[in-house]
Amino acid sequence: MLKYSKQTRLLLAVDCIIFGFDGEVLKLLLIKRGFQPEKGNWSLMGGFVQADESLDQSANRILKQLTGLEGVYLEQLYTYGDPQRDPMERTVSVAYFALIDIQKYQTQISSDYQAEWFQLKRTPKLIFDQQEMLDQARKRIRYKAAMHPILFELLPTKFTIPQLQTLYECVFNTTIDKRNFSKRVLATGLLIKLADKDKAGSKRGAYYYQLNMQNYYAKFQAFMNFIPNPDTL
Amino acid sequence: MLKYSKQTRLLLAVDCIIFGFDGEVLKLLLIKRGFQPEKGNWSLMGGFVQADESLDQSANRILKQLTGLEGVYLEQLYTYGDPQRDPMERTVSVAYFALIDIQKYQTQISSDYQAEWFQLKRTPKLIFDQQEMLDQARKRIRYKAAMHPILFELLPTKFTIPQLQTLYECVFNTTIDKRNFSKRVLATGLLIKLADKDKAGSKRGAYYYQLNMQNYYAKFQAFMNFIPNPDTL
DNA sequence: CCAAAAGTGTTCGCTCTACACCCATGT
DNA sequence: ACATGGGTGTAGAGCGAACACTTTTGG
Repeated sequence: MLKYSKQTRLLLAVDCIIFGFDGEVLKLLLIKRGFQPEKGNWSLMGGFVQADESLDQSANRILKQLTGLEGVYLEQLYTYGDPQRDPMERTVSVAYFALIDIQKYQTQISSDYQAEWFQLKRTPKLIFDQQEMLDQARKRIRYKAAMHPILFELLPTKFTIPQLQTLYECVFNTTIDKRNFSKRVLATGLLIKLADKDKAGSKRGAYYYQLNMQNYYAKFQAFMNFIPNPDTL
Repeated sequence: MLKYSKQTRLLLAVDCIIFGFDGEVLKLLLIKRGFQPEKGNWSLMGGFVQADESLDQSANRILKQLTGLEGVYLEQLYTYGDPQRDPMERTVSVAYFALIDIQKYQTQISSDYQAEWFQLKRTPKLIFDQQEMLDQARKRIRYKAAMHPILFELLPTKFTIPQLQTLYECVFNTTIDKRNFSKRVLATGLLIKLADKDKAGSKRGAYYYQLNMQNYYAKFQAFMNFIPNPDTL
């Protein structure tokens, strides 16, 4: 087979920015890097793209290696290609972010990597340009969550409205009036009220809800305030 | 220097989706591909990332090669890495989209590439996965233009409100009431009314406006309808 | 019985939308 | 004089924001 001769070939990596929510604060899953350079320092989970896999496959493989999870919400964020970003050898990195239900995270698998959850407000120094990746991931999540219901990916199947509100307050670093909040989320038609309650957070207990998946997929694309009647492409 | 041995290295390309607006319709700048495979077929302008350049530098270089323009609005869109996307050899491509003032496009430079502007509604078949890139670029532009004033990048320094409205109508494929439109854009405080008029479009003539750059940069980040008082990160 | 969190409705202001007429001028 | 596109104001509806009290129950 003919090739594109004389062109530079380079290393391509995937790094995963893995977010979780424990009911109180947003968290980030980091590992201790196992090889040089920066061996032993806190890092995003990553790996090199293999010859026969797509970028999405690569990201899913890397995520599963660390967490044991499949079918997770995973979205390509941005590609970082500064020639100096890795001092060892030029490596271009495609960053993905993942939103996972922290309760599903399987500890035993991660022990290989000495992984730990960090509060987003107390993350350690990261290697290379990974702090930039993290900042951009947070921006993207806000941007997207402002119009699309992605934050449900961080919650268990059954969740309460106060939990959901805390999550939004974390992500946007603000406080929201609970009456307005519950009106709004209920008005979307995305939630189904269940019969039982979560008694962990209070004596009275808060009703559990789950997603109405039909409406969820149907409304996922609904945004566009500025322009009346656009076609959706 | 130590290296990451045993890892696959691969080709990395940048492809540019170049949009322009002629006052009537949105257009896309394509070239005739100059080498195999798919030689002679319509393609986005692209090139390989060189050993010593960042991705942004690469995209700017490629855009300048074709159009002669620098300082253009250029944004990384997405990275495409299916192992089969280029039949010759595995090539991962980082797509960028550009918004240019079509009047500034310099014909003589592009003659090397047999470039042509196509109406967005009448684009030819594109090579590889470039149709997907184009579709995604259009989506991104809508998404972003719904909240950020990026479409001004497609207009000359001096433009009229009817021109601006036509542009929005093209991008969102809809029609907008002109009274409401002009109220809205004027309310942003982004426009400065000039003394002279454009007499090309009508006998009466339409006032020229230009961007108020202070307000432009200040308001560029203003969106976020869903959440009150977020901090902007 | 008291503390702590859950749940719920109304009012007000503002923004978005719908809608129609006059203006300027080149032919 | 008329045809063409430019420019402007208002009224009504719907949405988002502010705001306080009652309920439940474990301790």
